[in-house]
Amino acid sequence: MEIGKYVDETVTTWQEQRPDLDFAPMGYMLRFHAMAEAAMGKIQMITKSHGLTLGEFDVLATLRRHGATSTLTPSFIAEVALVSPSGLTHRLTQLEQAGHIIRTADDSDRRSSLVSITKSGAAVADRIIELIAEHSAQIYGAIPAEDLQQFSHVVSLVSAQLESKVVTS
Amino acid sequence: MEIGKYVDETVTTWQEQRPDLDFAPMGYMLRFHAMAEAAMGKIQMITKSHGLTLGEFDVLATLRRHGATSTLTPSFIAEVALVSPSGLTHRLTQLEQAGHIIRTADDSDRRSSLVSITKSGAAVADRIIELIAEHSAQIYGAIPAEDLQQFSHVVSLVSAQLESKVVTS
DNA sequence: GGGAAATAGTACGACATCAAACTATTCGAT
DNA sequence: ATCGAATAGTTTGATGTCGTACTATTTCCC
Repeated sequence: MEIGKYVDETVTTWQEQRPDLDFAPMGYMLRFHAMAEAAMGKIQMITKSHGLTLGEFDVLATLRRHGATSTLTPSFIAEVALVSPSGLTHRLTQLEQAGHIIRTADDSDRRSSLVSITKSGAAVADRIIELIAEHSAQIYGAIPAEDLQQFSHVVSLVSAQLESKVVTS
Repeated sequence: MEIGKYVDETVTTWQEQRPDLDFAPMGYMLRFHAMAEAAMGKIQMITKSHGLTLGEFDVLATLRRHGATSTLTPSFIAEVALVSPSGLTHRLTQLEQAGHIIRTADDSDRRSSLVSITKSGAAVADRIIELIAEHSAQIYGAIPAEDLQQFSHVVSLVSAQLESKVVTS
């Protein structure tokens, strides 16, 4: 169970085998990743209990948060949901079969189509986002505000490093 | 590109549609996850450039860091690599075809088998782990030591919260 | 010691995702 | 105005993972 235990073991055994390398930075990365994955895992359990994959919820949420009766194009959704076009087609098909969205033709551009959220789709999205907000609040509400602020600062430093560096093989 | 941009947009649009909820904690969670994923994405590119998936490398690394000539059972590998038995079988098959491991029978328990790393497997694992260490050092090496300490502290706090909470649907 | 229960690993089916190929439509340059 | 290029979305094939079912072996209990 204990999330960080496997990371500790990984770092120490590697350090024994390769004392010429410093594995402390990798440890930071792995622990941070494990934490983030664990949090998202809980979210995934929430969506799953409502019959949706995380990706499907992401699409439904994109529609919902652009207005309770919004209609968006698949292209737009794919961009903000960071999913491939083919992946989006599958998600839309699933959501349509579940009755959460409707696909209609776009008369002004007949290559495209319009995706609109249904009443049931909006209701599910609203319920899930409430649970996610509650879950997030439970986790991060227990962290002192100044700790969180400092932490966010460090994370932004890390992300700045990430965007500036190129991997050399 | 900018990693956090989509998170900002998600949080602000949700906040407009559901002003009754507080999306700041969710924003932390999404941002942290995006950062962690971005870092692991680079690692994945490293393993991919050596012909391995991240999961396959994880198996190979488990073998390597338990000794340059170690032999482990699939059960043990599956546990520390956090992969399902069927998933491990596939990874082992791939690694065996690539010549990085060898599966031999275990005479003392004929249900089981012994997985040993080959010379080429150890060489690949060593090369990849060097790149990962280097990559991690580039990212986290730029962070002041005291910031890193605070960083670790919050990661452990959040991890503890995650382990104590149960999702209620 | 003999048979039920546990264990080790694999096979099979399902699934979410992606990349590449494909179809239909629109845009744009000449 | 027309035809090549770009765009929107779907289809197809491949991949990595998991859960379940299965086989073979070992352990444990009576």
